[in-house]
Amino acid sequence: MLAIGTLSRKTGTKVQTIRYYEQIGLMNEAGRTSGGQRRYYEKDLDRLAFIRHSRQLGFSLDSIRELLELSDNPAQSCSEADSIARRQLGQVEQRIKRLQALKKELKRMVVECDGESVAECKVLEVLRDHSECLTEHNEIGA
Amino acid sequence: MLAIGTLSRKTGTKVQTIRYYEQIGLMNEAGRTSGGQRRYYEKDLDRLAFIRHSRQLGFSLDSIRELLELSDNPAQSCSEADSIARRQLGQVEQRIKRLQALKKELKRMVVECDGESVAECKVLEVLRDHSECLTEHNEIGA
DNA sequence: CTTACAAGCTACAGCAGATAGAGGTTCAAG
DNA sequence: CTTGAACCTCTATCTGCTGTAGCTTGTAAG
Repeated sequence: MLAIGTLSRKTGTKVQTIRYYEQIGLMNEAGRTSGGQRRYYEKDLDRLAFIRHSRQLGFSLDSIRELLELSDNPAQSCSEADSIARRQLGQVEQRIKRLQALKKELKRMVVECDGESVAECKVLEVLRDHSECLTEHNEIGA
Repeated sequence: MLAIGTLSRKTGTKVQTIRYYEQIGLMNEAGRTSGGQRRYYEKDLDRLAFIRHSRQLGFSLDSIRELLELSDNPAQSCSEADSIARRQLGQVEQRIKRLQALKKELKRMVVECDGESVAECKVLEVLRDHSECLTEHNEIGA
């Protein structure tokens, strides 16, 4: 039986995060000692590792929920898992594209700025006037 | 004098978001009609456009706050604006790198999966066992 | 057996950056 | 004057955690 701190160390997950995963139903409710402390089996450790690894690959908690469900029912076709992964891949590719457009624009801003006073600062000028942009970048953030 | 909906339409910003920007002090408090509705000048429209454009380029609201302050004081050297932009550029480049590692891993997962039952699903297998990964991807999410 | 203290517990607040809804008021055109 | 779109405030919600306060439990040493 493993204490929550052991799971934390072995998976690099904060203790609070593990409790949070339990709270939102991603981790099963752990058994308790007579004093009320959580105790885990190896399979719980595996499940947590699965979750963490999926997070590292950028899957949302909702997607992970689906993937875990699939993983729990080994008889099914894996086409659904495949499509979740493909969707994720598509999103990642989209984000890369957008970030590359941003990178280009930022680079141009920075390169063209010569350290003069703010009044002629290219960085601020570009920010003021979208029409100076060469690439499209309409989505906010990433 | 412009109503909030006009600013909204002209900048592609939700009305609530404009009010939110006012609330957090990014937009100045707008003047009001006798009935209490916000009315804006052209300069407010410019400021909002600046904010939106900066957001599209991935700047945080905090960075935008700094940039706006610099923009409001045209006599200063622009080296600070430049360094904010460079920092942002660095972050974007980092994210691109990480996303490309994720993309590679996801692609491998998806390609190697042949649509058999979940029991042999490559996608799920990789998620279960991090050691199968070829690239490093320790940061969560993006 | 006692004591020390690390590690556990619950409950709640807060982060970014908005977005949505309820329930009510104002503006402007016809 | 009436209609109804647009405005108002206030509060809650989202994602994915993280941090804090204040208390209890488990365990190893003395």
